[in-house]
Amino acid sequence: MKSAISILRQCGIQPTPQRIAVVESVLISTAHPTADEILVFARKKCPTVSRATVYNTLNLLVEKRLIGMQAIREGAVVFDPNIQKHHHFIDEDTGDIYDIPWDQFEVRGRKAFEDFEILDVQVIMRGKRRKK
Amino acid sequence: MKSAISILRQCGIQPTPQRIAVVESVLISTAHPTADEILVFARKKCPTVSRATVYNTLNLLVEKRLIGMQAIREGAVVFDPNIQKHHHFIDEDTGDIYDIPWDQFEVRGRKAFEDFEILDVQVIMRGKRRKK
DNA sequence: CCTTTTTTCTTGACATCGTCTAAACCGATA
DNA sequence: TATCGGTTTAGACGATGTCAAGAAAAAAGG
Ligand SMILES: [Mn+2]
Ligand SMILES: [Mn+2]
Ligand SMILES: [Zn+2]
Ligand SMILES: [Zn+2]
Repeated sequence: MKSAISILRQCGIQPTPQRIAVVESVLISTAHPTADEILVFARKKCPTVSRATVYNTLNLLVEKRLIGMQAIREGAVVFDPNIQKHHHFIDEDTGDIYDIPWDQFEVRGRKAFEDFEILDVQVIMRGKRRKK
Repeated sequence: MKSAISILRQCGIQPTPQRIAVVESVLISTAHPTADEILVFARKKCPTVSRATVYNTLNLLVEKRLIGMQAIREGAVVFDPNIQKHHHFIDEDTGDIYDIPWDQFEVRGRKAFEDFEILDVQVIMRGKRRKK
């Protein structure tokens, strides 16, 4: 795992304590945290970091394609440290979002899309996680 | 097209001028309106209808499965008069959402889902509408 | 070092979304 | 008219996300 500092430098973003805290918070996550969850986590490393700085940094990281942003849940966008193509399953009871590997589905278009230029595709599933 | 009054009665919802205005506004739409867009439209038929009543009525209609609710866009949930299974294309420039017929895609799972009970599936595409 | 300039950060204000509550309203009934 | 249940309304509220204006920090230059 590369360090947060080197990741930021590599993208031409100046590393600061606040940005490092945000990067570490979002990249370490294996879930799909909201901005507010990242704020709480980042404050453990850098207690003074503000809401606006968290949003600014997350938007920067999305622009540089270091993380993804998914608008697939009510209420708040979530950020996604997994930038590989993949699908999502959303637990309607808990709101938890699970990554589904890309090759778990075969998605075949039966007709060509003439009017739309598709930049991103994913399968979204909603349901309940089975109690085990 | 059945009348709004009979649709409401059939679901055991008491028809009122406000509810009729909301039902007509959302069912006539061919797009994916937000609650606020429905509010503006409903006020043309019933100028005093309030925000709360629009939300209440829309939530009732979703409960009764007369319309769908899609959380696939940033900022606000959209409501969907099309309750058949279908996919969606989202224009990243305009925010417009287009219905894609269900049989336009073949979605095949390559492995069984053991841990998840899938209640809803759809393909979500994002991109740009081609200028014609 | 000291000063100036540029970049970054924080704060607080602001707009929007969606829910909730308490009071007003309204039609039916006695 | 008085009452009663269901409905609507306005406003308050909390959460999300953006923005502008300074404060702070870093860089540049002497
Ligand atoms: Mn954004
Ligand atoms: Mn709802
Ligand atoms: Zn993901
Ligand atoms: Zn639709």
